[in-house]
Order: sequence, then structure tokens, then C-alpha cells
Amino acid sequence: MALSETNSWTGIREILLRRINDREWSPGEQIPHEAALAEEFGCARATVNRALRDLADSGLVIRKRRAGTRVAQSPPQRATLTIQVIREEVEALGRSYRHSLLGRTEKPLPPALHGAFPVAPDADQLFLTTLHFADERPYAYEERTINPDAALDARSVDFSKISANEWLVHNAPYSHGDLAFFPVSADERLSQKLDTAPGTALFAMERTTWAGETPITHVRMIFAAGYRMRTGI
Amino acid sequence: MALSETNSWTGIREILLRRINDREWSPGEQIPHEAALAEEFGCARATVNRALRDLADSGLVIRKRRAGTRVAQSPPQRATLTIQVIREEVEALGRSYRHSLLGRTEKPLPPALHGAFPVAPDADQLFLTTLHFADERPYAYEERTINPDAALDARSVDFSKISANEWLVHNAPYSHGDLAFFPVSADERLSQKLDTAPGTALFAMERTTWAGETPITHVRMIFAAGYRMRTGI
DNA sequence: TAAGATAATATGCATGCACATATTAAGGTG
DNA sequence: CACCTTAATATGTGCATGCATATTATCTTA
Repeated sequence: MALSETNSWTGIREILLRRINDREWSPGEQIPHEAALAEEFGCARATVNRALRDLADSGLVIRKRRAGTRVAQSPPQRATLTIQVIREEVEALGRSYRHSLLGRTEKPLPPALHGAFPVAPDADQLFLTTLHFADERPYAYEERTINPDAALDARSVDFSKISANEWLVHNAPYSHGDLAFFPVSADERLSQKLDTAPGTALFAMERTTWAGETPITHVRMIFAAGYRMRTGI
Repeated sequence: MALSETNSWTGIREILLRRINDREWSPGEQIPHEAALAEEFGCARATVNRALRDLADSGLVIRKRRAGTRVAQSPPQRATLTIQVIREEVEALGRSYRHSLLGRTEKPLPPALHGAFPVAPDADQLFLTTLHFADERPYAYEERTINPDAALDARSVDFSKISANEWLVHNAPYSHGDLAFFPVSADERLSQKLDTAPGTALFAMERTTWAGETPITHVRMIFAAGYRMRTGI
């Protein structure tokens, strides 16, 4: 074969991809092992390894030690969403950003939420509600809980100057988090804040971030009507 | 330092991660170059490279040749969504799957859609509407356009036996696609199909897949009430 | 001084080798 | 024949080295 694509790991990935797409190797079928491919392409095994690892990362092949590499049965469609700080998201659209702090209270967490946000029952949490604007029109409504034990200076920050969203990103690094998207119907209060008709279907996102075992913040963000979350595959 | 974490690329990644999280290296700041880190950790440069490449993949550092590596200003939150074939998604929930083909027509694409789905104006497209069930309750409603020029045998497939979703995954490999999520309000027709009250806010997904420049299929999937799309960060 | 050529440098990647590790296959034993 | 041990094997990863490539800094030259 000896194509010009050989010798670079991306080139080899393209060759392998083509064989999979052309059904030269069918789903579920085992493909030649690294050493054999390396010999065929006249490159080092590490180069084949890099290409196969990339295909495995995108879910197209399944690799197991000793068992070899096989083509995935139904290649899952993996999409990577990039969730930016809202200010950056708005500014990237070429619109001007502003936010308004609607409310700030400190009180213990309602018992119902202790499952999802495990903090000491009597420890005050910081509750913020914020409205984000793009070109002076409502863009998203945010309800947030911050655990002051995890975000140490949070109590003394003026969140009307910097949004909690942005402050936390820069000051409370998290190890992991979970994320959910779902639709909500605008009630009277929401429709007023987001300047839309009651009953409008809105896009909502909920996120909890953690520093190890300690929850840092929980946020529910509800976007104004017309919001679409997009990505490539 | 010479921790036990040294000598494996994941260990080195953890050390680097800790330095970033502890603000030992602040956002925007340039970090030592690969050779220096390799010397510090007593490992090969390739090992440091692997760790840094991984951090760059997850968006925590920005790398440029000659310019070096610096900590990202606001680490974007990247979430990877895995979108399975609906049958597998339902079965993974431990529920039984069934689908029902509600409609099948062949007609040219409405002119309004030629921008998003560029096919010959007079070429017949295959239009399918499908209802997906989990445990005999409606799970998602699907409206799909298939370009028969890209999915060659599509016209002769009995989509009441195998869902278009699943057939395409196995028979029409795509090179790329785009994906959008948004909310819709259930109208009379939708609320009937999905067995919910009119006006309910529903989660919708739209996806177009391509084989190079040729569009393969466009699908709009509307999920029954209560659906949440979840992922980790 | 400004523009262009040139050198320096950090990352990107390929190679050949060695060893680690998970998993399967084969062999042996009661 | 079931069970355990042992060997074989494919992938995973580390190392040292060399060269490629993008980008920045520096040095010329008009």
C-alpha cells in the first residue's frame, strides 16, 4: 500500500477509518493487532497505537489488552459540549453583557436537598439569584447555592460586580461535576424575569461541581426563549 | 519532589493538575517547558508531553509551539455527551423497547430546507415519522429526512422492523454532523403522541449527519415529558 | 527606523526498544 | 470433568533520541 498518508499517526488513522467505514472491517470484527498494522504501514508500533487510541477515544473501536481491538457495534455518537462562562458566551455572539444580582441570602440548606448537595445541616449556604443580559435583553436566569466551606471567600465577594458564575470559575477549582439539561415551562415569575409569555418552553441546565467529596456549588440556569445549545459531532 | 506519582503519565498529570488548582501556576501564566518538567520529575520528555497533551485535550492548558504552555484563563467546562441508538438507551434503563412507524412518504425536499439540507431540488427524499416506546409508554417522537443518494438501500428497507435510527447507524457511516438541543411546547398533535398535556415543555434534539459534503439524514427527536439529558464533567 | 532574513526555541511527532499488565488459551491435577 | 496453575499474547506505557514545525526573538539591510 505505502500511501503518502502513512508515517503520520493522523494519516494512519484516516486509513483505518476508511476501512471501518467501507466495511472492510465490519462492526464487531477484530482488526489486525498493532504489530501487524505497523509492519503493513512500515511504521513503528507506537504510531499505530496513537492512531488506534484516537479511534478508541472517539468510540469507534473497542480495545482490550490481550483481547485485541475490534470495531464498535454501534458507534456511539459522542458530542463535546463546551460550556463557557456566560459573559464569554454572550460576548462571543457579538452582544454586550451585563448581569444583575436579584437576591442574596444566607441560610441552611433545605433538608430536601441534602441528598444532592451534602453539606452540614446547620451550615449556612449562600443563595444567589442572578439575571444575565445580552444587549440589555434577558438571556438567562440563574439560581445558585454556594457552599462557603468550599469557596472560602465567597461570603465577602460583591456578586453584583462580578457574577458568581465567573468568580467561581476563577476561584473555586473543581475536580468534577455533573450536568443535566431539561425543559421547563415558564411560570408567571419566570416569564416576567425572562420577558416571555407564560407557558413558553425554556431550556434549563442544572450543574453541581465538587472538589473531591465536597460540593462547591449547585446552579440552575434557565435560558430565555429561543435558546439552542449547539455542537458538532 | 520525586513522589510515587512520578514516572507514570497519569501521575504527572495529577501533579500538574494540583499545581494548577492550587494556583501555584495561575491562569494565564506560562508553565515550565517540557524539558524542564521532565528533568524535575526525572522522566522522559515524552511522558511529560503525554500528561500535558491530556490536560490540553480537556481544555485546562493551552499549548502552542515555541510559545510554550500556559494555564487557560477560564477553563471551559467540557462535557461529553454520548448519544446512543434509542433502543440501547432504553434497554440500558432496564426497560423494554419497541417502535412504531407512523408515516413514510417520498417527496422532494421543501425549498425552505435546502439551506440546511443541500440536495438536488427535484430528488425525492424519504420522510419518516416514528414513535419510540419504553415499556409500552411513549419515549420519543421522531421526524426524519433521509437522502436516498447517501443511504443507498434506504428505499427498500422496512423501517417498521428496524428503526431508521438503528439502520442508519449500521449502514450509513457519517464523517461529521451537527447537533442542537432546544425546548418545545407540546402542541395538540405532539401531546397526543407522547401522552402528555398540551403545553408541556419537552426536550428536543435536532441532528444532521454528513458523508463529506453530502447530507445523509436530518432528524428531529422530541422526548416525552420528564426526560433529562445527563452527563458528567 | 521599518521591513525582511535568520537564528533560537518549545512543542509535535516518529522510531526502536524494553517491560508492565490484563486477559485468554493451554496444560495439568484431583 | 471441573478447577487451578501456567504460559502466551495484545495492548499500555516508559525511555532516549532525532528530526519537523510553528512561532518568537534577533540581527541585517535598505
